[in-house]
Amino acid sequence: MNIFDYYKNLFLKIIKDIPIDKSIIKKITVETPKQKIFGDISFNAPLILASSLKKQPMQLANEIKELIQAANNDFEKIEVAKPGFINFTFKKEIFLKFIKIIDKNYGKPTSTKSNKINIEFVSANPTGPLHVGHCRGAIFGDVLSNFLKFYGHNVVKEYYINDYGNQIYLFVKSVYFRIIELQKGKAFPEDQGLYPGEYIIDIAKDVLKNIKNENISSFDETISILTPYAIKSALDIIKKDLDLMGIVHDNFVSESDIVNRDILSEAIEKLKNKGDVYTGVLPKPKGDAEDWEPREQLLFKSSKYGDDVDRALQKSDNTWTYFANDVAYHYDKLKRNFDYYINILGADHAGYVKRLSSAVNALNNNKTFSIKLSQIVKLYKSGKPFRMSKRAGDFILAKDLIDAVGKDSARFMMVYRSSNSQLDFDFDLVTDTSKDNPIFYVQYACARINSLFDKSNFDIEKPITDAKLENLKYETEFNLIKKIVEWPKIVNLCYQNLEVHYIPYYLYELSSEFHTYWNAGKENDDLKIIGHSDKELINSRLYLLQKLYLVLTIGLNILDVKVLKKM
RNA sequence: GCGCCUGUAGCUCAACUGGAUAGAGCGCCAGAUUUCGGCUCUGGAGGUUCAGGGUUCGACUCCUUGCAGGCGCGCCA
Repeated sequence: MNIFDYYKNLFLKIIKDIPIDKSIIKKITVETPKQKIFGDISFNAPLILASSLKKQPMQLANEIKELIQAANNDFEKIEVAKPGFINFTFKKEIFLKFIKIIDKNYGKPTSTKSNKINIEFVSANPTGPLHVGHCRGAIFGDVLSNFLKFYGHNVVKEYYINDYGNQIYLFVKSVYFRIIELQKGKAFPEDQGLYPGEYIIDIAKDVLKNIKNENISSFDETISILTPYAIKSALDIIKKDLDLMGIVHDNFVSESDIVNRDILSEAIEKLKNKGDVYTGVLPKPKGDAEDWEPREQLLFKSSKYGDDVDRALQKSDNTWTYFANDVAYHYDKLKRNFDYYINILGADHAGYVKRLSSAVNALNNNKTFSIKLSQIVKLYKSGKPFRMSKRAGDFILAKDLIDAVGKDSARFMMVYRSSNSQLDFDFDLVTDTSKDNPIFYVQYACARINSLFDKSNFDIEKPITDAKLENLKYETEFNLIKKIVEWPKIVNLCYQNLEVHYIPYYLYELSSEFHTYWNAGKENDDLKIIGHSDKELINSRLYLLQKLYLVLTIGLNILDVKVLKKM
């Protein structure tokens, strides 16, 4: 149960005689007021309804207040506040009831139907290890998937392997020359635009081990033998990197497989039938375009769907572009019939968003496709931009990051900010054991709660059933309860925005309320949670903390960050 | 040149999608403080939300014109 929805529905029922236009009904909300002095919940209906009823918001608020006051008995105080809010303060015994309903599904909506959701993320080229730039999108995608599962949906995490085309050709060529270097000592060519990273040597060794007896002669003769092994080797490295972050995809889709199955001709056919494909000449691009000449080629009319210009499907030599294969891939994805599609792209692919969503819109009219961009991460150590590794050119490897700070810290921090703001990632901070480190602060709260249970010989896993909640009466206790009650609201926020940074934020705030509660015992012996002999009071307080612990656990599980029992 | 993202306290970021006095953490200032679990606690000061214009009862949020930063921009992937 979500108390905000519960009271919204209750209030709407009470004021059912007031005519409400259906289009504005969802703008009416029950919220936590911004400030504590405004009470526990507030209702904005007078503000929303005033104009259509041609009444003053304050006057309407007073009328609605009277109606609710007459019909409901849950509140100690109901007040109208300028510009037209109605603020409610619960009777304490009502508030305490909200705590009782908390279980492992707390916050999960009960009415939502379960949808099949496809979420594509990472999809890094299988040409080498993941670097830090991939981490954020990877973790964001994984946490968002966990969240959507918690919300009640059926989620498939998908990875699109770009194992086709020129980049792969260059990659395999690089592996080939590393093999030649290993076998014959011939220096690796620096001038052919090949992959210079030393990890290619590891891949070369791995490939050699697997193909064993194959005779490595010229590149043209061995390319078809080397390619699958080289891709597999690179993909294994990527999967290991993902595993370090705690990420496992459900489905890997290969571009060359899409090509082999000739999905493209079916997709093009469909676009042709809609009149979205034509042969034409693209306008000259702005900026640097020295060697550009006008050419006739097959184009997709993406401008019809909001893109700036139409996009090429075929190159001048009649082979397909990368984009064309991506159209085919998405066509295949759409045919697999999910209710909802999410793509997570790195910020450097922002320019690709319009043409991709144009293609999806052309292939499928219902609007169930969202693209999320994950912004870049800047690494810092001791306040300075930080480089960790000279391997792989300038890239800092994902593995190095996880090795340095641990999976939990990386996961927590990577989703601590909204996905479309840039993020500063400070190595010192995330490994710090002080309250300045939010991960530590949240996990410390879990450990402290466990310790209180151990000291009192209670099992934290075993629900306390006989607590007398009316023993809870201090402000610090109620502040904690209020924060716990906000959780379903956080869940809604995440869902509406497809963002998850609200969760670590909330967990931090929740932990902060707990630490404040705990610290209050230093000043006032009555507030020591267990440091006294009143068994019944200890029972009540541990009951509250057990519920708190459950909420912390739900949140940390969505982040896939460990709940620490001891530190 | 064009497109997308961003611009909020000294710094890093929130702000429930149009609501109340724009909130946290760090930093700064002032006090308190040896153990329920040590890696502190309580309070305070900090703002013309980049600038101008518009929409309305009401704007950080929407529209518009600029400015600044980031990313991207041909048949690469």
